[in-house]
Amino acid sequence: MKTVEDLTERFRERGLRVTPQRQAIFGLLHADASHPTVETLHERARSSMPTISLKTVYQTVHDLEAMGEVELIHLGTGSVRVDPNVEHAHHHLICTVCGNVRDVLVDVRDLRLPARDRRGFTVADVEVHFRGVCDDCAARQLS
Amino acid sequence: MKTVEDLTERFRERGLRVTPQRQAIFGLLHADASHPTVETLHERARSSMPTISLKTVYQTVHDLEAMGEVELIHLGTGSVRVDPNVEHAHHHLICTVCGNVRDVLVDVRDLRLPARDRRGFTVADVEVHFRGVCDDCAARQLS
DNA sequence: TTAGCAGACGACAATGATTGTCGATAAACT
DNA sequence: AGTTTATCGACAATCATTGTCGTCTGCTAA
Repeated sequence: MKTVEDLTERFRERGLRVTPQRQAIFGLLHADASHPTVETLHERARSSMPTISLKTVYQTVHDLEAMGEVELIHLGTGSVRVDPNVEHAHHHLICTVCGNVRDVLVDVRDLRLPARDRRGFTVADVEVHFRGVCDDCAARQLS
Repeated sequence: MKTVEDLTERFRERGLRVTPQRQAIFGLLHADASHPTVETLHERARSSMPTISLKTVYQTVHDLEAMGEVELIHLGTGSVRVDPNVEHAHHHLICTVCGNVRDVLVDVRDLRLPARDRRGFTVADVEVHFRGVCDDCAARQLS
């Protein structure tokens, strides 16, 4: 993910205003590998900026998505997660218990649909979800 | 998907009651390849049974899932979809415009995570989503 | 066949995630 | 510094889904 300064620049180019709220969110996302939910981002932002509203976080995250600076991913964990890693193609490993997400590197070049399966469709993207249980949750489930 | 009779049998075995509502849902799901949402199932069920409630459809669908007779899939289209095809391993091709879903056959045997990526995790399942636009939506978007 | 009960039914309200509205505010340009 | 106009945050609304609860009914045992 780009730095706070780069994103500030890109927002200005687009005619979007740069506010302390937005810069706080830029900072939180920079080099974050935790795939936070919007709610989680909001909580983190509030520790340094207690009045920031959830709406503002949603809005900024959607602006970032429109600019291609983050991806919003639906992993079946209830809420959308923000993935700041758009520079490197990757896929996801999801804990079906706690919802935590890890980036994984998988080569999907061999993963193409036979012609009969893609007839009538223009395929744009392939997304691979590995599902399982993380060790923490596995340990917790024994008790 | 099993027949209405088979599912009736399996529900009884489990100590679950078989009601006309449930049998109507069994019938709708049998050999359905449309991956309906729960809402859509409810609408279809109402044409033959006008008083059936949405809650009942949700409940029956969850019971079927618990028995492994259907899969509830989250494809980022807003609501859960019911997939009655659990007999044959398959993956999904999703239209990002209208949300329609098609089953596709892809061999994912080669798709394994390197040890470093699955450390600390017990991987149970792999799910592949192909995303694109169906011809109908592509034509509609030109207008 | 009937009685009794666990479980299902449907109406309604509640939840959680997300988005719309809108007056006040403040960033950016002049 | 003033003007413009997008953003902020409070609040209400929406959508998908689930909880509550009183009533009803399939199922089983007598």
